[in-house]
Amino acid sequence: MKNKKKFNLSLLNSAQREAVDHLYGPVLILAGAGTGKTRTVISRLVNMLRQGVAASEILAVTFTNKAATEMRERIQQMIPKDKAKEMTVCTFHSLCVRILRKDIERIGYKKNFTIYTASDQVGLVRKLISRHSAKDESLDHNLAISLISRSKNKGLPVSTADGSLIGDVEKSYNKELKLLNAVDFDDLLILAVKLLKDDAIIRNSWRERFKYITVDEFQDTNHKQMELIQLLSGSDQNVCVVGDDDQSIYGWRGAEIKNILEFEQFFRSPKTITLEQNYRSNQAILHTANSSITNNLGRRDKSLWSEIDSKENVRIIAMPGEEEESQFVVDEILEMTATEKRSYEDIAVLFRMNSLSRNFESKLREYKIPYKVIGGQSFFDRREIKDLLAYLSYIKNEDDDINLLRIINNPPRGIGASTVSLAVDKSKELKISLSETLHAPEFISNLSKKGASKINEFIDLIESYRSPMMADQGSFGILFKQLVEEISFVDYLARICKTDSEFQNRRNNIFEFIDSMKEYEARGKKNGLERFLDDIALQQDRDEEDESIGGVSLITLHAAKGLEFQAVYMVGVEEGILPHKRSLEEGTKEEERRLFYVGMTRAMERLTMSYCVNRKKYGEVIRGEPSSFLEELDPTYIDVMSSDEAVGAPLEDGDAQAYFSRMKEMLEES
DNA sequence: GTCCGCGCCATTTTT
DNA sequence: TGGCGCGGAC
Repeated sequence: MKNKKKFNLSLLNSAQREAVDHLYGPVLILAGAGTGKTRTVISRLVNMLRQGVAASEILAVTFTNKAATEMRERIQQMIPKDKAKEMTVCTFHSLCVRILRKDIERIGYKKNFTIYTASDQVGLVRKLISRHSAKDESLDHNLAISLISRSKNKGLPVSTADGSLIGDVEKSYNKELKLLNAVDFDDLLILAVKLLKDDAIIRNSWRERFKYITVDEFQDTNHKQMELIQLLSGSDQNVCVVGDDDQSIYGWRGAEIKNILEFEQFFRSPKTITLEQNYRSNQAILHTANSSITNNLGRRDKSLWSEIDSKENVRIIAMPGEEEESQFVVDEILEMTATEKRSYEDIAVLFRMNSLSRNFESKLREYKIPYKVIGGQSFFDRREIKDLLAYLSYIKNEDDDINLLRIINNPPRGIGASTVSLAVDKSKELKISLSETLHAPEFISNLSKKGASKINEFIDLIESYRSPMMADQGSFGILFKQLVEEISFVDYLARICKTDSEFQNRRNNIFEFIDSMKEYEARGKKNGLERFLDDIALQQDRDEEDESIGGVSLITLHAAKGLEFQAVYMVGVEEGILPHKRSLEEGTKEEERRLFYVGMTRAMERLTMSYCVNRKKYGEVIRGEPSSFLEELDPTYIDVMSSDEAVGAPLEDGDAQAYFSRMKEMLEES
């Protein structure tokens, strides 16, 4: 056997080991920040195999593709690859896609359904809002989407008032999706749950398949995800959930912290194991973070501890303004990398809002320090890619009128707006899809000879690619490349791009996209095109380069969960920003405190928090107050200082200061 | 269509 | 301050 890491239980502490050994029945592993959660989960999965569980009976569910990939890779390091491959390690959504692709017909959808992404959703909802709204009415599409989503998940309509705009939009949104043979992200879960609930045979076959279920980041599960887990776990209830209620920061997206707080309500007499030894942060950081999170009332009791000595205290620094704040951080980065042999990758700047990153980006650029912004525009949201994806989606799912509309005259092929709206009207009249309408004699006969021939050319174009691409024979990547050439898409781009560099850029994106198709099919899966499209929809892929390129990380507190850095700068720790003003109005201060806690616990060796006394907001200077969270902290391992003091002070300086008075003083001085 | 300019608004965003 | 959506003009 080549170089597999040894499966070695002695590397685990006693709580971790207990978790690894406890394989049967419901288990809740409360894994505090930095307590070796992933390692414990992996060891537990490997232990199952050693105990004779078949790999194919194991399901491990995560939230992100990244987490799933990481878990898969780490498992492969410990056990033979072919065996590891039999394990199902995937996200909630891809699990649901699998379930639905198999049996969705049972609940009245077609098998080749399309997955609508967030941006597809926006397109549809905006269309519906403009269709339904009267002249003086308006509705923010983002608001509409979140209301619709919330109500879908609850199973109740948004509005009880008949004829309200949001009610109309909601109704037609759901109706339209179904007609388009499309499902959104919420539907994936809702429909999978429905399917398993309604059909005992299907339910049992999945229960039979997955006898051991592990769920990662359990604090982030919503109601439907909990239901799904319950449905999948048969009478054995071999369900292991792993999470940390103190890091539940997605309540605003529907995560139910009560799934973890009241786990006993959902699964009978579970075994609860708490991992409390932290291997990441030093004592100063951990003690300080603990002193914050204990202010939360709704949490499971736990107290993390660390054996790692601290060389320095946590610093809280009052900055006169944003300029000084970013200057200070950049100066320290320069110093740290020069004198302490830290590299840029070891350092992160954390903030509550993306808008706070701007100062740091420009300052870092100014000093030519490499940096990466984590979480950005998705590759697949770029227009040229969306256009090409629309072709693929329509080729795969002919009911997808939205994507048909997107491509029917794009690039322009003489099918003008009037022809299209004629088709749309006719399709409503005949109650058939737009695609069918294009073939319908009732429609064609109304067109001019030229118009009719353009439509027929378009139909022929799509059909000539549809059958070979769907037949899964030959390369859909090569076929698609032909299609892109046939419609002269690149020439079209050249025409619409304003600058040459824009054109180069977009053209490269297209080539990259086609290459990724070829790469995908080189991995040789069945139903290649369909799975390719599923994967894209489920992978709001960040620029992958972000991961590999080095540099200081600029990152929101939300996106920082799960990461760690030697030195962390939490900036803009001001009342109104963290906790955010909106959250105070909405009564979700505890979630903000968890966010604050997540931020602090990212730091391994050095934690610096700063706030600005003066901050520019919407163009004018506003006075900033330190966050009330700072006042809650235990001062034992904290140095409070002004930016001037911080510049001169050796970093390991550390008398406990008269904390509150000091903080006040600082405010008055500036 | 598409381009420009005005006015409005302002967290977080795993799939 | 800056980004975006909408509406009027071409």
